[in-house]
Amino acid sequence: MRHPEPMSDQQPSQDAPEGLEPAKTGVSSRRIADYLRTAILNGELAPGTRLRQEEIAERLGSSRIPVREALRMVEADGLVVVKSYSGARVAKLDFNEFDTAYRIRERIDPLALTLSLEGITDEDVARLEALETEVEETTSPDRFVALDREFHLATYAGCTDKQLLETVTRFWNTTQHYRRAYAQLIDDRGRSIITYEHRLLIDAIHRRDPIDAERFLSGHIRRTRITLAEHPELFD
Amino acid sequence: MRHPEPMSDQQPSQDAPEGLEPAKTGVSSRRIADYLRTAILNGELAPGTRLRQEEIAERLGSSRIPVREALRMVEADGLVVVKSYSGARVAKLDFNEFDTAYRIRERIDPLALTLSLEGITDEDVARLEALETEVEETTSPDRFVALDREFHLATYAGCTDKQLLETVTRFWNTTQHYRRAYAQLIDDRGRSIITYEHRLLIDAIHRRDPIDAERFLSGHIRRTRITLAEHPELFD
DNA sequence: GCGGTTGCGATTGTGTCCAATCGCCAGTAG
DNA sequence: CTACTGGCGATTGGACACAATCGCAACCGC
Repeated sequence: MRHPEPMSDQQPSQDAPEGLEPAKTGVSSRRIADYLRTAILNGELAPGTRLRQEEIAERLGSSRIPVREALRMVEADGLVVVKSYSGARVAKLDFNEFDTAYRIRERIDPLALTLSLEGITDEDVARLEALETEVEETTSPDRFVALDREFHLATYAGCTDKQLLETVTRFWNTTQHYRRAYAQLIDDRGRSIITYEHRLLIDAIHRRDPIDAERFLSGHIRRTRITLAEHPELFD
Repeated sequence: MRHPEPMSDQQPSQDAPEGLEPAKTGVSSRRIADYLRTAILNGELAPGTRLRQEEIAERLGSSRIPVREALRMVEADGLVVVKSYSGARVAKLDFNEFDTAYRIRERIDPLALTLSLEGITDEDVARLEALETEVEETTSPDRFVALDREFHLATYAGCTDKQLLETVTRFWNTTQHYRRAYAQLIDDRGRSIITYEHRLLIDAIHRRDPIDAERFLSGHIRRTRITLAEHPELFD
């Protein structure tokens, strides 16, 4: 597994020596959907931004037909809202939706983790430790958010079920905006708490202990939900 | 809530006096997607069936463009698999995917139920009892599957979160095929067990007891998973 | 007889053009 | 001044035509 790489089933990128990042060949609609997902996730396209078909088409050098299909796909991911004859906008969860999304994550992320434990390798665990070190050392909020995401997705490296990974990723994605916003105002105390939670999680994974792993993960998600809820200014 | 009515956000059907069944006006791609979902869910389109764009377009009186968008949407629902330049087929879960889908349901359906309890009305509970009576009385396997689905979705009537309902419905939908197949060979003993489980579930809902409601629901889903797994011939 | 190859038909992917709808602003009446 | 209404520009939805790709079968050589 590599960098951000949105989600959804990206093409195996066929015979290209090694896949660059987003499948650059193959069918444009998937490529365009990947482009939109990436742009939304890293904040280039803020919630509420209007997405004009022609503008996207021109930027990616295609016609509007693949763009429309891509918008349907990203809409199904919950990242975009499309309204008939009116246009597409980058989606934004309100507070209640955010709260429920996190409660969903509290239930399914631990399942993905338990299933992952059955297939996870020592190399995967070593990578987790390396990633966590990076998470702890970075000082850039945006980089912190990206690394944190990469760390958690890496804990699921041993999970082979695509539906589950897609679902987990989906709710990770739709809540990304709030994590990024919160990362801007987190203090050292908050960072320390995350460090402890992550380290305990890694230890449970290292011991292949699904009970502790689920406990620490659901606790981590729940505490994050509660912490974010203490900042109502994020949900204007 | 009415009959099958696939899932996903159907249009409010605008100014049409009352929505017939699937939004017949508005944008064709949604209408076509609804048509495909319905046809797949009630078994008219069996898993593995090839879906030719032109054929669907002709049947629904449109061109291939809305059909293509509809296929992308239904693909995102997990009901169809699209392959570049090769075509779309009705999806079929293998055994492992089925097993994981049910384990996901064991975790998130109870959440939907707990949230539903906060908003459910006495009329909703009365409707549950009426539906359950129908479930118990029907002798047609296909009608049993449809009513069972309607019953369970009705237990979520008090849940207002769209993401959660869509996710719950998604995994209900992708596993529908196996429930229908199993319904053909269930015996009286199996039917009785389901009756007891449903009645206990209704009682917990009636008492607005989230602990018992979650317990009975997750137990019901788990037992169903185990029972279906005892019929490997369904997963050829 | 069999494996590989090549060409053709069928089907999907995409660009272009036109129709349908929406939002907004000017204009008008009260 | 405000609320309504009509029309215009911008944008999306859809049909058609053409290009790209795939699957399959016939053919060829061994």
